[in-house]
Amino acid sequence: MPELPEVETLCRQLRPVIVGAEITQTRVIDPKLGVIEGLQGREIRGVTRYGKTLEMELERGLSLLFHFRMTGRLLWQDGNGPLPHTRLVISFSHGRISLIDPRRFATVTLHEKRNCLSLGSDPLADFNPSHLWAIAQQSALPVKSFLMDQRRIAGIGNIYACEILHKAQVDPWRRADSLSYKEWEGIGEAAGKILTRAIACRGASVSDWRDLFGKEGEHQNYLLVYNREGAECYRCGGRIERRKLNGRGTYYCPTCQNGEGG
DNA sequence: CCCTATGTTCCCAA
DNA sequence: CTTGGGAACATAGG
Repeated sequence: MPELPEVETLCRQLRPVIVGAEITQTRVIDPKLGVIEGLQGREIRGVTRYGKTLEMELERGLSLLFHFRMTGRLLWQDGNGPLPHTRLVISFSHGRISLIDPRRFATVTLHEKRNCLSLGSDPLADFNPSHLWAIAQQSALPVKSFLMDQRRIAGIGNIYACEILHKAQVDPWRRADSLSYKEWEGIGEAAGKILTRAIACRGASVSDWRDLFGKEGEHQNYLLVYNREGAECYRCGGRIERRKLNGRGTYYCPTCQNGEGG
């Protein structure tokens, strides 16, 4: 579920709550997560995001990495009992963080050293057109699959890939190496605007997503194409279609996202 | 029963 | 090596 804006939302909400706080207890409820030990008594030094991965940096070079996959999320609680599908609880003196994950695909791993994730550049940090154009010259993938390839660009998933391509007026099936420099400028600009607004909205709650405090995000109210099959395109009035691309539902407007572009 | 699902990985075929 | 398709993982909802 969580793509870049959702994971960034968790990071920003977690920092004021847990940085500087000490873990008092860790409880692994779903054995599928594996063994997670040695956290007790350690202080949280920082919270960082790498693409869709969230890192809690701990004292003495330990680092806890979360990947939420499809339905994972974190919830801060200072009262009440555990919610259904709680898989892990990390407690502090002033409250606790629960990992909630109905489908159980999320992963939590503990690393001793500096982590070595093989991810591409982060769109928020490095989404300039010359870089995009340069790496696209080596790929014959459809541009949507290219944007979602985490080794090339980290953080964009199915929803935001659809949204960015619609805003940039690019057909998702175009080969990445066939786009002009001008089109990559358009994609970079669209990505910046969409991701920034999605973060300001605390993500898109199209189904399970909730922020750290259990609240829905707002970005689902601004979606241009995702989940809008059969509806009117806001730009040209055409009919939004949904087709599969590499097994993923792909929403687009065949009227204003077509042709070779510039 | 059917289909779908914000992700990743692995196997197999061109 | 590259790309695409399908399955797998596990569960809920329409």
